[in-house]
Amino acid sequence: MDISADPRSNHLLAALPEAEWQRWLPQLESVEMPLGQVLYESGSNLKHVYFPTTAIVSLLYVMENGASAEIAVVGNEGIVGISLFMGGESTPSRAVVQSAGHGFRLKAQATKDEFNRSGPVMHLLLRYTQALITQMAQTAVCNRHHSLDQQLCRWLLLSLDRLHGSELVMTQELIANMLGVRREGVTEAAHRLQEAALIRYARGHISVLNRKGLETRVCECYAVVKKEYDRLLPERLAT
Amino acid sequence: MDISADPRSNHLLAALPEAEWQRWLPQLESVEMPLGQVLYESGSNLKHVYFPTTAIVSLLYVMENGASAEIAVVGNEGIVGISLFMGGESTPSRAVVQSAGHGFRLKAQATKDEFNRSGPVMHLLLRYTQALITQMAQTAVCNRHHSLDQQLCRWLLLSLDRLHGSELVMTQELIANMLGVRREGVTEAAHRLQEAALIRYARGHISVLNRKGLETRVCECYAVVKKEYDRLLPERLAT
DNA sequence: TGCCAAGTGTGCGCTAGCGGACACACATAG
DNA sequence: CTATGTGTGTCCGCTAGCGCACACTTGGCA
Repeated sequence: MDISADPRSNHLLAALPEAEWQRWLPQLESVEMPLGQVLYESGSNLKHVYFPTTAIVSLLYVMENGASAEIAVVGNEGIVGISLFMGGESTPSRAVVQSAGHGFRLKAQATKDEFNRSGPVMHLLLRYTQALITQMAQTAVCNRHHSLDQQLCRWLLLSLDRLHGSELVMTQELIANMLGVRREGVTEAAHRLQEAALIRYARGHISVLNRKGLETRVCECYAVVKKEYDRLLPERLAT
Repeated sequence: MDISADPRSNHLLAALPEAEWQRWLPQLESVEMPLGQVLYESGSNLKHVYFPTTAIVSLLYVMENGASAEIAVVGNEGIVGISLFMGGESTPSRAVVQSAGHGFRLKAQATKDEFNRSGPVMHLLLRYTQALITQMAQTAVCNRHHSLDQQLCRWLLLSLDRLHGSELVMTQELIANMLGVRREGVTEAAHRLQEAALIRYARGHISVLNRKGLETRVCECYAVVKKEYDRLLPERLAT
């Protein structure tokens, strides 16, 4: 089976107990998620939550002057639209598909109903939310203290973890938008990584050649986040 | 009554429905919160959650090399220790009293029990958590894009909102730790604010003379966060 | 086949903030 | 009323990243 077409490629859906899974399956709507698609806008009320399988979604804040910064990234390990069940219905940030792929979505009301059963679904979603919080916090720290090179490594590794394979379809311009830096800065940083034979890139395609190498260059932020995701969302969830 | 000794000086406690309030009151333990006190460490399991009344608490991440950065700040509008009810029991960050004062605390198990009743308490805490998430996200954005001057204004305003009066007991050294910048940088920025007659400071005391002035200098981040807190946690909560 | 546009490379001056060093100033304890 | 330490002011050179300008490359389309 094509992994993108299997809802259980998403770790949260995969972690559902059998009863919940049976209830959800007919309500899950399969969706294509093309590059650049906006899942929700700043301040808009959410109509669905999304469970990516092969797609990757960026949560980013766009400033008044148009500059932007990524706050967190969500892939097959998570869910897009936590504000629905947290109670706010909207957030000041925007969710954009950063890497095209596939996913599933669930209607807003259904999501809230399921959450409000206060069972394993709720606890699963809250644990995921805490992991997401850690990612946001660490993004703040990283933005403060680490070099563009290190941040690029972090970003590549975060993407890699959410991807099948080692090829990213991603221009330097887009990466710059995510990181909230200049395109030229990304060009230079990427050049350095290529010289070190850690990656190879060409016109919107980045191949990671040496993942270990990236891991030696990245700042501690990546490991902190990764460890917290593993701790909060182990592969075999005691559901 | 001294506001610091009234649990209902904390907005979350004040928003509790009567039944919950009656149940909680005997369990709330009044605590002094001296400057620098560590409420919880990175990775440690929480024993209590804290509801500040006059104290202000910083959530900050301390890096391997000792440098630090504030992730969010919690005062009488909130609660310290959300990871308890989110399910993780701990976080990679540390909670430190940034401004001495008073507060109340509740035992870990009691907190979880109350949360798991899945009633108004749960929804209140989740809404607060979403507001906190917004603050973290905006901290990340601000760290990326805004000048030290603007960040100092934001920090002063955030503190002011959680304080009674316009006098902060706070050295520039401490502010630098929170913002994750050099002490000298804070000195210079503070100097500029003083020259503009917005603040006056002397040996660990900062008086805000012109709040409006700060608001004109601050970046948009402050308003975004403030607006989201007001939206998610209105004074009169429909509990 | 030639052209265009998207993607990348490079250079240049500029600024904010860093890191370190040190001088001063005031508050409190002795 | 002096000594000490904590808090603040200032100067230095240095670097990362910005903003801008523009050239080059390559894939896809006419």
